[in-house]
Amino acid sequence: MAVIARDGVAAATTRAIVAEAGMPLASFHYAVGSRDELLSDVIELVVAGEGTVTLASLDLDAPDLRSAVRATFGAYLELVRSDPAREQAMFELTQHALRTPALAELPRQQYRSYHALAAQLLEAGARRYGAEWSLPIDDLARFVIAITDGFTLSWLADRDDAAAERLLELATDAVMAHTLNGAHA
Amino acid sequence: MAVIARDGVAAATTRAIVAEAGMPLASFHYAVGSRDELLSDVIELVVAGEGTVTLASLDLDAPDLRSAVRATFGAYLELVRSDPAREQAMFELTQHALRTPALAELPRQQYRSYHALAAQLLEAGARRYGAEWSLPIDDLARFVIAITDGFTLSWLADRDDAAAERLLELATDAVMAHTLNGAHA
DNA sequence: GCGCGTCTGGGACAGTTGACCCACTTCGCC
DNA sequence: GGCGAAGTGGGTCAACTGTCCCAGACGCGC
Repeated sequence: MAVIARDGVAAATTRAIVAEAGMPLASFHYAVGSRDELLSDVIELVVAGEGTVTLASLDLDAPDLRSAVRATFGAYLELVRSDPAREQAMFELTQHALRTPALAELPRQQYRSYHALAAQLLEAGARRYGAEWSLPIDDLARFVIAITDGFTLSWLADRDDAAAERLLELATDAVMAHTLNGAHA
Repeated sequence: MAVIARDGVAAATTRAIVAEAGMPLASFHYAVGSRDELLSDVIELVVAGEGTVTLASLDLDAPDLRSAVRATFGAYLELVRSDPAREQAMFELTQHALRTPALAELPRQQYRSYHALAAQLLEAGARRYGAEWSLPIDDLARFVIAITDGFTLSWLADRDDAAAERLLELATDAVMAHTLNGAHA
């Protein structure tokens, strides 16, 4: 993952990987069957990791639901900003998997996992603030993930911090538009 | 572009490209200086093309602004669905450019172009239906592009048509939330 | 101390890649 | 008809890649 984040998936050759890990080249095929097999494992591992990191960012001490939503979006942007290469690597891994027949099933699972994570966050938020979502949680979760991917991509492309912050406000509003009877002062 | 869409950026070797074009390998370096130079040209060309295609999809015969917005989102999704490989190629090209120092400036221009295009569409829509956007057009344009990228990515990953359609409704609502005194029946 | 499974070191292999070269053909224009 | 630029063909080159191989070192349980 260190190699992929630093130099991209294309540069993650067997030699580059073992150099990073400080192990002999022979150990590579001793440990894993092939390069594709390793990439597959990396995706699985890294998707799972993404989940725990983002879950931990849920701020249930915020004064209201809107602040909590906004803070969670903000935490994610901060994550991207603090390690852009890593986030770009995630996109690259997804694209690579889509292109590789043996890995073609992984992106589906990856996004299922993302959507489940978003749904979990939304539910926890609603429960904490006594609010309710006015549409199926899965639809709203997909919306959240789409927006998150979207602002990540645009920030990666132009690194416009101020625009990204304004975008986060819009995203928060868009999500909050689907609350019922919430205590969202 | 044909090669990139079919097999990905990584497979777009000089030999694959000349084979697709039916020209001798020597012609490659005769026509362009290097592979990176060609990729740079491809990105520029393709970004410009994206613009004209999407502009043409603007439906000003819709009964109201909401329908027009919805139809434009729908047309884009249809574009993605009709040629997923092409759209994936766009993402791959962006990622590749971000990784290649010589091309690092391109994604910024690419997204500037996208944002300008969205702003143009939004303005045309508002003018046509006598509505007004309640926030800076550039912010809303960035929001539109982010959502567009987002639903494209999620559809590419899981190919869930029904979920994508529902997502489009949410996206449309989110945009329409920022209209003033519009004739949006 | 011995044996054996675990891991390492160095090397090798065939295949692919971007780039380059140079003699040759083709073709429009004078 | 001939001339010069534009383009072609075939070949070569060094670099790099994934994968495999095998002799040996290491360490741990008996």
